Amino acid sequence: MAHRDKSITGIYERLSDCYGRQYWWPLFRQGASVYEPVPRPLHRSPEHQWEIALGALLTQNTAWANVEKALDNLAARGGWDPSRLLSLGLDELAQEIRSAGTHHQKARKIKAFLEAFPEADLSVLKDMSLEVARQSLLTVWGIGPETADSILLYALGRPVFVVDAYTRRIFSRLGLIQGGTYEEIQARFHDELDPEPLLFQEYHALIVRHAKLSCRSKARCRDCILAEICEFPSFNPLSVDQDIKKASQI
DNA sequence: CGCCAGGGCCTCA
DNA sequence: TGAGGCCATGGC
Repeated sequence: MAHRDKSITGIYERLSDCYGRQYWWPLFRQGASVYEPVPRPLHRSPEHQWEIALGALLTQNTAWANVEKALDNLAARGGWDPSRLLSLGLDELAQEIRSAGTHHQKARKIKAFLEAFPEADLSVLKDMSLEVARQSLLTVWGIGPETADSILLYALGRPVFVVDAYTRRIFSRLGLIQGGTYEEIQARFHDELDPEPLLFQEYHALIVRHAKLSCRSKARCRDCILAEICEFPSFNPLSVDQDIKKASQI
């Protein structure tokens, strides 16, 4: 009966039961992202914190595979130590992360981050309230709500729910939201879930997983594990999915 | 080919 | 304060 529970908690349980643990945030090791519980405690080392923040900036509106290429290229050229990246010119840095897309902007964002947090040291945020820490991140050029929350949740283990385009797509198709600002949607999750960082981390990762597998831009409703509670588009498990419907219109 | 990808900034009503 | 344009590479 859990798979018919159309609540935020019920949907988490369904996703979690079907997909299992996701082990986010992926760390980049030896040319590949690692989705395994390598020492991956809630409290990350400063190096991991920086890697997560860097990844969060690079992955803005970008497929993770392209971020991997950028990280791989950085690694091949001497790594992504804050000191090295700061020593590069803006255009030089942009070229090294070119494969991540919007690379001139992202180079500027990386520099802005390192100027706001010298040595990528985020420990100054540790003693701040969640709201104040979030605000100080949002002050930095290039850090918006999702990037700020990703850093807070995955690098610092703070209980903030990350809302991304996938969250909007999945939950609007389910019929649980319709529009709304970032903070409004986030509040829905904060209201219903216990503020557990590991829960928030897994939930967001599961949303990304589900959006990539089934709830794509062109929805693949055939094998969707949320089909029985979804309203997209007037969906029921026996109806054809979007691809077939489109093909039969010709 | 066109669309899309783990957004955010800037501009203009 | 909200919608729309812009950034831009790489995979499908």
